[in-house]
Amino acid sequence: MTHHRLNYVEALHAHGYRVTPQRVTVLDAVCRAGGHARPAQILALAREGDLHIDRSTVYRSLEVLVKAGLVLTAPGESGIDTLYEIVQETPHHHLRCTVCGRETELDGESAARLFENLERETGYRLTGDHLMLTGVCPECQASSNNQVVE
Amino acid sequence: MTHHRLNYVEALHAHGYRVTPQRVTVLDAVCRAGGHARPAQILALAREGDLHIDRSTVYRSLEVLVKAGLVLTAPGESGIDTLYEIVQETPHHHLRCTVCGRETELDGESAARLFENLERETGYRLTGDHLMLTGVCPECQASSNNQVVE
DNA sequence: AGTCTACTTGCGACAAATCGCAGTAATCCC
DNA sequence: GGGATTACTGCGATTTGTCGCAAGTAGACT
Ligand SMILES: [Mn+2]
Ligand SMILES: [Mn+2]
Ligand SMILES: [Zn+2]
Ligand SMILES: [Zn+2]
Repeated sequence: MTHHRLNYVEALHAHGYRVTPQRVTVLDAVCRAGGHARPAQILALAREGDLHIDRSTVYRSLEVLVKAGLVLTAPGESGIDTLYEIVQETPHHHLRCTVCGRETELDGESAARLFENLERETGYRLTGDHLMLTGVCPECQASSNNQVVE
Repeated sequence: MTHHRLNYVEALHAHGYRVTPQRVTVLDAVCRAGGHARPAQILALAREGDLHIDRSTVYRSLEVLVKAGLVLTAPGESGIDTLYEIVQETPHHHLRCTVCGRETELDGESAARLFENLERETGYRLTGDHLMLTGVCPECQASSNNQVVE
């Protein structure tokens, strides 16, 4: 999905933010980055569109775009860096295998049931719809069974 | 739980890491920090124990301690900073209210049941046991119902 | 179109985090 | 205990991220 398909003008205004060329540039950069992208990559892509955009502007734009619900964040592999991603048409989550690093997408539908139960138990209305779950994928489970005797 | 109750020597060795005074100092700092702590706080606490410990050593130690399973990470409120926490006796998760900022703990036991479905569906064995879920707490839902007509 | 106002940008300075490397020390094996 | 091996630390240099402020401009109103 490109950002042309989402009404970013409305989204920004709805949150009291102004629509500036820089913010559009950054939104475009996040789009073009494809999946989960690091700030460095976004900065580089943003400068393809605007040669002189400042680094602090990129960071501040990301913050605004996240608050406006146009961009999602996810923790990187190390757990210490943040990845950015353009919001999808439908919510999704991720499963990351801690052994091989492979990632699987999990559609919002199958997670929805999990959330319902959680909501019943806790009374919270859950809104965070971009989880990064970690575990061991089927393949890695199989290969570790061959090597490790438990 | 203090780190004295967890066998950090074994945990480090099991992962091929050496036990150094600096790592013990950092582990101790994470312990004494109590809940979720920022790197700056951990650095400060670490320097109470070791006046000359270097900043880079603290960061590298945290990385090692996380990999050894002795320390957990969680995304901070902004979604861009990382918080550290000593591993608990029993796994737990967090629910953060995006309105009032209040946080609730969710014990791992009740969450694990909910993950079972997901494990069945995906084949993954889910091991990541320190999620930060976001939503709106019951209190904030109630007060928003009084103010906003839907 | 022109004016006003508040939000936003770019800049410079600063702080936080990362990296390579040379010296140091934890572990292993005798 | 003593010596060899190799991971680890501290340091300096660099990169990445943050902040305050003056200049610029988006949006509102006329
Ligand atoms: Mn994603
Ligand atoms: Mn926690
Ligand atoms: Zn795997
Ligand atoms: Zn609340």
